[in-house]
Amino acid sequence: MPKRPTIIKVAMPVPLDRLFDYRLPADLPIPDIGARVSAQFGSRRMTGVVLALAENSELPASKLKNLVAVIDTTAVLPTSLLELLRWTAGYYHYPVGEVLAAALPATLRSGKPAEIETTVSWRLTEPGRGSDPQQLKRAPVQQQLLQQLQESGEILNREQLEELSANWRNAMRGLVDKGLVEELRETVKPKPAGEPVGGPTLNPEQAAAAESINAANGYQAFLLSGVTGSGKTEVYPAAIDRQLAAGKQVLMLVPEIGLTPQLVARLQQRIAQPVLALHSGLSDGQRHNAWLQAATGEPLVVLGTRSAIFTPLPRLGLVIVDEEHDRSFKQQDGFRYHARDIAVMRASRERVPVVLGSATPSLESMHNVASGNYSLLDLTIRAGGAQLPRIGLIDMKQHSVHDGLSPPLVTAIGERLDRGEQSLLFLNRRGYAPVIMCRDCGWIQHCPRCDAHMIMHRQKNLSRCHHCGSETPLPTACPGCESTNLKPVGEGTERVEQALAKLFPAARIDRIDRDTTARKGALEQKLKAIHDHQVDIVVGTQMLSKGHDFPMITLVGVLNADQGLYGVDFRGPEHLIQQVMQVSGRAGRAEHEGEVLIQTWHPQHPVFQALMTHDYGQFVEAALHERQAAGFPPYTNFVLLRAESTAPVKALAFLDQVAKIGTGLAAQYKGVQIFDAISAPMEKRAGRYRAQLLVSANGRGLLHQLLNHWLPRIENLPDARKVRWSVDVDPVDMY
DNA sequence: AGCACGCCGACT
DNA sequence: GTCGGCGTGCTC
Repeated sequence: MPKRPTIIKVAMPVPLDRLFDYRLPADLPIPDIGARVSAQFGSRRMTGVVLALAENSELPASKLKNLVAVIDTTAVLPTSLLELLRWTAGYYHYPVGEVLAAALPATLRSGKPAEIETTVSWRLTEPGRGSDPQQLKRAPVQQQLLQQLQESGEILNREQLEELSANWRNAMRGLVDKGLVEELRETVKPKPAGEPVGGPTLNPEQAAAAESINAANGYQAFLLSGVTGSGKTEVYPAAIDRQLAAGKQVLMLVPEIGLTPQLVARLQQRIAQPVLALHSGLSDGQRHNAWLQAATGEPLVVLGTRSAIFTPLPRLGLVIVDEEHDRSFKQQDGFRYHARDIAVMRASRERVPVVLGSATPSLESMHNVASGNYSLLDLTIRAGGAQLPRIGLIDMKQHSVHDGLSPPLVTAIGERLDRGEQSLLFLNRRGYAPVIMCRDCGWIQHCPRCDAHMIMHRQKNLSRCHHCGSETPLPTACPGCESTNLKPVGEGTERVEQALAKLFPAARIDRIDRDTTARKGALEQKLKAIHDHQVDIVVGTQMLSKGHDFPMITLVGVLNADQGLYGVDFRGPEHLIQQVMQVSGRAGRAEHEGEVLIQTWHPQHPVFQALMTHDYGQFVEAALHERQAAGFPPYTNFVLLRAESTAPVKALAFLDQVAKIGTGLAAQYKGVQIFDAISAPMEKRAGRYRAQLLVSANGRGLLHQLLNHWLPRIENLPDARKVRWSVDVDPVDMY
């Protein structure tokens, strides 16, 4: 008989990339790998995850503590998921304990039992519905509860009752005994009632795409691409159904803003099994239950944003990442993982197909197609016979422009109004004006905490920094020369909205950006208004470009198309073309032909030439060539080391030391290049001075080996505790 | 990251 | 005389 393991190696939720040994006292059961344990860690008690069992420890017995408790009888993290998480921790060079903590719902992180919580609520019965509360005069609490139930839609849960009366429990029992109320116990999300609704019949292309996915045997990666309106999303239910019918589970990731209730409802309509939506709006309890329900292995779909990639799915059959080019799949702080990349790795490890969908795929994915790693499923037919919109460029050099609107664009909007059609204006800049300037001395209002201008918000009557959120009242006089001749320069959505109101006084104009949709449900409400043609002209930021179709919009105007084109980020052109194509896709579905007018100072730029001909492939080919020539991803692999400090130069000086150590090590790693540490493009942000150090490599293997030697040396630098620093593997932006 | 321990300034 | 500032060291 094997000896009872006495040492348990535990990953703790602390930023220390090692395991901690604990003794297993005789009165505790032997935990599974992947089970949670409770342990004293320093002066605190914490919940950790068991990663290994051993018979002895390297540490002297005096340092070992006993485990306090074994929380789970079986692993909360299935083996395959646990292994994926360990791989992820290694790949992103982030401490395992923190990676595991990030994967667990808050309830399990804090040590709650891994059991689905039944939520109890109370509902009126048929007699209860017709009963007159006055009959319960002698039991005032019962009377009150009955009345509340009748008024508030016949059903109340524990929290609602708690608010009504401290003494509701006894009274409720009374009502149940009288047969007026019944207790409901909801455990898991039930299968939807009613038969799933069939979608439109797939066209031959869509059917062939679904067939290819369904024919995959084991791991295979697909890039499902096709112009907006080609019905990419019709392919998913067909592939999902096949998996569910075989008793498998499906994981579908969507961008953060894309997870609207409508999307969930639409998918649920088509599918006979539960669709669990995982998004930031869930309560801890809802997340807890959904996570555990997925872990049971029953056939269902998990539909979620970035973090849903870590949902346990023991019977995973298919992974889908919709809008795979979207940058919200990359976490931008702390544990900087890329959910799309992990999705591909997860599918590969679990030997299931993965589908990446996008009308404007990332260059990384296009490169994977070219190199044979992904199979391309290309949809070329626009559903319903709709035409692609006409694209026109407006050369800003040829026109005098007022409030950001060129005469040809104004004319085009006027034509739409005359015909009773809608226009959409895309401007990726909130507020009234991005600059507030003194006309007499040239002073510009800067953010005190960032290297940035303050943005004028006229409606709220204040200036705001879009990088750190600091606010001041709108300046009335120049602090330098005391002139009151202050002028807003440039335009944001607010100014354009106002200018349109002047130009078209009779038009119904609405604005969609973070300022006008902060209230919960406001975005949905506005989108519905557009859909119902309550609005003639919409002005908005990129919020508009995601996932909503407006058949009555026949004109899309792109106002400041050049933004980011010649910027510091080498992905600028890629993001620009994706954004313009996505927003163009909103125009002219079905019977109405659409037109897109792009205002630019650089009409000859290849991005616009590709847009004119709807030739994304042409752009990709040219852009990939450029990336290759420049030694940029996807032909090389980037890691960005970042640092920030409250005092100027400290972060940069720290990264200089880091670079020195790295350069010494890198001699042994061929093809790894360490650049000089530089100040970040916007050095000061929210009061912190930031610097960065770029590392590029021809292969991942050597790069990770280097980091494995390098990072511990960085941690040991005395200054490592005086600055904030982090590692960003495969950074998506460089500032 | 927390949290404790530790050694120097303005207060009941 | 103490409360508390944040430097530095550790967590099985």
